[in-house]
Amino acid sequence: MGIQERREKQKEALKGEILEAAIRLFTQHGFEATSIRKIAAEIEFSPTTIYLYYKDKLDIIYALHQEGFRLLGERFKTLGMVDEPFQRLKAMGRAYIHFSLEHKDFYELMFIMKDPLLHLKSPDEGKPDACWEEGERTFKALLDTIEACQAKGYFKGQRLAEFALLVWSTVHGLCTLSLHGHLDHVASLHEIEGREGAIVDSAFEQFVCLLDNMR
Amino acid sequence: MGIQERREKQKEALKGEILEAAIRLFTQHGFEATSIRKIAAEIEFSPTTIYLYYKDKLDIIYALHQEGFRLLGERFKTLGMVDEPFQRLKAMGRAYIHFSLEHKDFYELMFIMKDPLLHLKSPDEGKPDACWEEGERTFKALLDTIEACQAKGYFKGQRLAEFALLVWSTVHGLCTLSLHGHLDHVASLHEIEGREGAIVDSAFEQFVCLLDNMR
DNA sequence: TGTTAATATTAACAGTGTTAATTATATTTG
DNA sequence: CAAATATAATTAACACTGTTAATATTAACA
Repeated sequence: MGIQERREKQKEALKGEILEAAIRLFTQHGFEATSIRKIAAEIEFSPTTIYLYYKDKLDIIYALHQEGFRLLGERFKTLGMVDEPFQRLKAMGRAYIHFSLEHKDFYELMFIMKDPLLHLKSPDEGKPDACWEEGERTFKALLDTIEACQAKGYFKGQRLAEFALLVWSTVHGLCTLSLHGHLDHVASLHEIEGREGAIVDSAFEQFVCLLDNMR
Repeated sequence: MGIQERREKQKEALKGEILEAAIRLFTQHGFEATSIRKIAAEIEFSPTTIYLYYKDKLDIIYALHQEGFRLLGERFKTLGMVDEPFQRLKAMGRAYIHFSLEHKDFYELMFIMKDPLLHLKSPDEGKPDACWEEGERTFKALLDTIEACQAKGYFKGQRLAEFALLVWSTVHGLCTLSLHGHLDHVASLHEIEGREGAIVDSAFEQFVCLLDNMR
């Protein structure tokens, strides 16, 4: 059945092309520009053709969502090099923040919009876990690092998972407030020095100092 | 010119009715249900009539935004009663979190969506501050409380405004992660006890302990 | 009462996601 | 090779969205 194999490959190839076009539109012109019709125009196909390869728009959004986690994963991979756990934790935070600033739209899609998560609920209500792997892996890395920090005397007495959530919340909160301009706005009204967009960095450094004192 | 006065009152009255209808749709059926056409149907007017009272949809969204801050403001007013600053800070955090859980859609509109902030940029590029009053007042309350805490020996050595941003970031991060189901999801995978939706509370309490140790 | 100004409406445009019916293109079979 | 059959892609349409221009209705003023 070599011929069916080829057809399946072609099918997958076009599915890939659709996703690439979607990524292109998304990264270059943002979420709004990434409509089914525009994706179709990008690959010079009819809009309805998309539906032969993706169930609906949520399906595409979720694919973009995964691409975003792939990008973030790339950044986190190199952090394995940092041996000292607290140094690694700091590096993770900085990597996370810089990712949010350099890939605003992806960050929005991955951690702010609720659309992609709706996709996780719909396919099989019973198992909404399987798809969220990438995010889970990232959080696992955070957990492990914090646990290693605790082994070195940091954050003593803190319940691991909840503390990790707390750290994530803080950094995520900084990112979202920064992305939506709240940070710069508040900073401009309360004598906080530093160039535009630098507040998130200095606030993070203050957070690091705070953590550093928890020994 | 008593007649013009009456007409202006009528005009304002209808503008109010439109907003009330919008709030009704928004609180009962969420953001998606709050379309210009549905608002118009709600007050039994033509869709285009809306445009005689609100410039565009952003204008309405921003009005909802303000209503949200009015609701939050109500909750915060009672907190003035709490004299001890650290107790007040805790109460503020809890009030903020519970607001986010009880008025999910409003919270989304006020602190997550970027649409309302786009409205602030458009009217007069030079002065994007004037409209953000409500949010500013709320943040001011946080600043004052933290300052009072510092006077009592808490958070020594922390730069006030940046530390306030950090606290806001953490609580805001908790709220958003909770609203979008991340918290419950992660909790279910990492042996965190407690009923659904309780994680945000216990994580906040852990945060409070953390702050309490900063004396 | 006729004129003018304010208000509301209809019709339309340019989009969006999505589905059903139809055409074109391959692949398999007689 | 030609006919029958899957597969793939398309056109047309539906039900929405925000928004604008032109038109009709209503109220105030001379």
